[in-house]
Amino acid sequence: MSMDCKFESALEIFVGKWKPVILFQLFTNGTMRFSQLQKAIPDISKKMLTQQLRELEYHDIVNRKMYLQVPPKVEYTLTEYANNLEPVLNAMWEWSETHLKHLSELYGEERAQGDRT
Amino acid sequence: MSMDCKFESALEIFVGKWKPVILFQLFTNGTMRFSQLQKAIPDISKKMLTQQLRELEYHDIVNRKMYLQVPPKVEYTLTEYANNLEPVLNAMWEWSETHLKHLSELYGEERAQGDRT
DNA sequence: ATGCATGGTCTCCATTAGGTAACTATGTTT
DNA sequence: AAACATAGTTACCTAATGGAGACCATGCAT
Repeated sequence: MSMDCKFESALEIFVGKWKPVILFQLFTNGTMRFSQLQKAIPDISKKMLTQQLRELEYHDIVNRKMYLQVPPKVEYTLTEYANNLEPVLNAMWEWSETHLKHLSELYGEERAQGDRT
Repeated sequence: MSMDCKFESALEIFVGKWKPVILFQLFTNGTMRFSQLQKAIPDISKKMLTQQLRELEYHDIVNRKMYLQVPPKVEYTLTEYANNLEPVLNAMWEWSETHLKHLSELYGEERAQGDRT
């Protein structure tokens, strides 16, 4: 196993199209229900959300708490181990801010403002 | 464009299977030739390496310098703009160290030592 | 009786990712 | 004359990703 491979396999756990976004939501909002995550991340499908959450759960990044009631209620929280990811998520967030600024410098302010948050 | 979408599209630029590994190499070694990158990342195919480098170049993360000689010589360097990614790469690296420790705690030392670097 | 709400699962399908191997150019070495 | 070296490109094929939409359970409100 090369150094790169170690690096790579450690990254596998949270990189990908959706995992950083899900983690960012949980870091920001704390405990969230499935439907809250869906609303917060409108473009993700149920299937993907479930799948990504299961993988994060498997890797001890998120915690799943089911309440036995009808209609069902499930809450997701970050585990203690997930705290190790905070610096990465923060750095990613900073990067995305910087990058957006970079883009608006390149393509002009009006366009950047046109993209509402 | 939602906040998540901004975040996501900023991430696009450097997440993926290979980009963090390539960037890590360039941060560590400075200027590298194509063949050096290939040797440093043995599992990547020429096609992928070329493709990822082109994308990074397109996004102003790496710089490509061709020397007109035979056999050809091409050098890749990080751009100034790429410095903004350093904190992310560092945080990722820290995370991967932490994660490896986590794994060896879970599965025992002898196994972790068996995986040579 | 009907419909709604939640947190899913399942199947089908299209797109994308990514690997292999052959091919290119051409000056230098054997 | 043939082979080597570098930095690719191209065609082809398979595997993985990921979206849409139907379906499920069931207690409560209408």
